[in-house]
Amino acid sequence: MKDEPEQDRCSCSIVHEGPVASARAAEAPVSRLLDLAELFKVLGDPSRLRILNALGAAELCVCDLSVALDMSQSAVSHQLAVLRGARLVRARRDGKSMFYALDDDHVREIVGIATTHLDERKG
Amino acid sequence: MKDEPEQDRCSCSIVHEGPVASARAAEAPVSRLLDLAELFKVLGDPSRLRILNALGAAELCVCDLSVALDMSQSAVSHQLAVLRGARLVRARRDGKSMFYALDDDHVREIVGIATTHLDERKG
DNA sequence: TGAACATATGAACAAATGATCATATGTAAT
DNA sequence: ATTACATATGATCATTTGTTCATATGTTCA
Repeated sequence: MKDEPEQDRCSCSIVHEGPVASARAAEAPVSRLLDLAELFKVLGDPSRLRILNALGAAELCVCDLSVALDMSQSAVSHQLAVLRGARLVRARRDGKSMFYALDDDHVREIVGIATTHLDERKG
Repeated sequence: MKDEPEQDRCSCSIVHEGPVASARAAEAPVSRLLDLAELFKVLGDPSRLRILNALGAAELCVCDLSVALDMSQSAVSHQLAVLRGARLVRARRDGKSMFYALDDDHVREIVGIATTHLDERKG
């Protein structure tokens, strides 16, 4: 993602003007792509996926997650902050504990489809 | 994702045994999580999303993409290699050109749901 | 108020990542 | 074969990322 003048990016002659025009027309807004990439980036980490997976089964506090996933409290907390930033989980305080839960069902859907993709592609 | 003995990961007493047990039971296989994370990681980059988006509109060769997205040929090629590795795009040679296309429709679905998520969460 | 517990956060550091540059591979036409 | 074009790939480097350690914030109870 650099911002340079549009020229000699490629030494070739544009072989297929139609498709290129289509591609340009279909170009999504930059802000939208950045948001999407950010969301996927958040999903693109095993530790965070484990947390999401665990929260898919039950609402859990930081300590629970730490124990269940065998991660340090600090690591869990840091990752929960990231997940919270992406609106993937929501927090609720109850006394000294902070309970986390999936914020909506989109996560399940996305993970479900991604899993299907993996199943079909690999084995 | 560290591999350490399961002990004193957290100084707290396990407040909620039931949920923790559920979480443990629901724990997905590590290999599966790694694959999933890898897939999302690939989707978690604006340049690659732009490429996928463009390919969603039409089959394009490297040069087309380079021009349409104003990226260097090298950058496009590198990212296409990553996308190919994740089985998200497929390549077809025609003469000197290599044509790329989305490998299946899961990408569209995933991006669609993610977009919905963004729409509902942000504005 | 003070002690103990639960969570959050900042600094630091190793590892991973994405772009660029230079160059190699592959294809077609002369 | 040689030249030109299209794409792939290796090396390098600045940036980002995830974990750990240390410490701060917040809550409950004595």
